[in-house]
Amino acid sequence: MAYQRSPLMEERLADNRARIMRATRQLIAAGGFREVSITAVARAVGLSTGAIYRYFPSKSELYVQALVDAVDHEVAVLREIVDTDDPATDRLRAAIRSFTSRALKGPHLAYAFIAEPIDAEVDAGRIVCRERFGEVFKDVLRDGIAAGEFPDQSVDVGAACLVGAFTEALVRPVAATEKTADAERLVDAITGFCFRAVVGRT
Amino acid sequence: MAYQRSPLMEERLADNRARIMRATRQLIAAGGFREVSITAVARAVGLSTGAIYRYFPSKSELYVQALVDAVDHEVAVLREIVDTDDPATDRLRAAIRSFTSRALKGPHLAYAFIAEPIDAEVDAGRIVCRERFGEVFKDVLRDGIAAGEFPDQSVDVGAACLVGAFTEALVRPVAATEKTADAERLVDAITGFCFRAVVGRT
DNA sequence: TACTTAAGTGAATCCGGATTCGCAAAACAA
DNA sequence: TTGTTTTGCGAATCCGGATTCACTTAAGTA
Repeated sequence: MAYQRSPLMEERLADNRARIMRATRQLIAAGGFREVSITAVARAVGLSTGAIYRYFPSKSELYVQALVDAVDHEVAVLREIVDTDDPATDRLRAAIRSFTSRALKGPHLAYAFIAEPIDAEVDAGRIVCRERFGEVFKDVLRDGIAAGEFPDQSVDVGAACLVGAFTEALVRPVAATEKTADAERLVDAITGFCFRAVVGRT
Repeated sequence: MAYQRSPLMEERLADNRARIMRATRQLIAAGGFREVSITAVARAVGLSTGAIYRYFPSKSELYVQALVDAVDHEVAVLREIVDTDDPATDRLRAAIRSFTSRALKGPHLAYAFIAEPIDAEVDAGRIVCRERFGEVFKDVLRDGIAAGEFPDQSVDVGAACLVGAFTEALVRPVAATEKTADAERLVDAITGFCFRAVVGRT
């Protein structure tokens, strides 16, 4: 009879896969895509380089997977905030705040996922992901404009500017030294900036 | 007697150097740092790969030089606008407008120079350059806050957000198809966004 | 237990592109 | 013109890291 994986084996494989993903994320967080060599991932997981290729066909694919996974999660978090009946103004503020403070906890990771260019394949995956973030903000913008809470403005450009402002302001301090105490203030400042930009008042 | 370059030779060398720089910029504009292989530069200039190394010790160095040169120029343009006695509000709007519309003419170039990460050496050079852009905007922000034209806000974060918003909003459309007609509208939208963010009103 | 298929290994291979280096040509000094 | 130094050449080399593959080990089947 044909070979068939036992549930136990099945589980072990799934576990390995998950561990590979986790290691990838951690390596990215430690120093961006540059740190993610298949060898490094393999070492971190305790497998051989060859084994990694049993789980992912290429490095790019592995990276895109990690990207999609992480973004899925982040978008879900944002959706939670955005898809309510509160005034758009409140939702916007909360969404910005959430996004920035979360990103600030893993700036390298955020940067790598949002901005760091690697190759065509990964870039393609990333464009999709960026747009998914953008969509969330676009929704709020549309609502706010429709409700007369925000001045009329380009929803597309607004969303892009928001994401851009986040990332730059978040990534920049990576180079400099920053203390945790400053983090809160940074989030405040970014939120303020973006809020004013959209709402047109303080 | 020791060898000494004739003025003619001197000129030819300087010219070669300049042409190498120009070719580098053009290649970056065509497709980012990825396009800049020493071989490609050499071919574009009509020299051999080896000859390039007579002018620049390494690829990174070449890139940093191109970066610094271009930024020098852009900062000068901005300074022209910013260092006047007009109200900060006007200067800010003009600076944003200038920056974005200029960048829009070479989005790949702008992106590569401002954001595309390559290696540690280049990154270091870029951080300096980003900050030089930031400084220009910080000056306006400070002036405006001091004059009571802008609400109180973090000058550092504001500058970072501005640059971030620019780049994201400018770079994003690179992927999509864009017509020249849209460019003007894009600049308007970005300017509006950033202006509201800083000034706190439409 | 004996056999078949999948999972895991890691050294060898491949690949793209930067960098080097021995040599040729051109520019300068005498 | 001869000797010296610099500039230019470009094939050969070097390098880092992805990918492969012949082989070993473990799991599943009968």
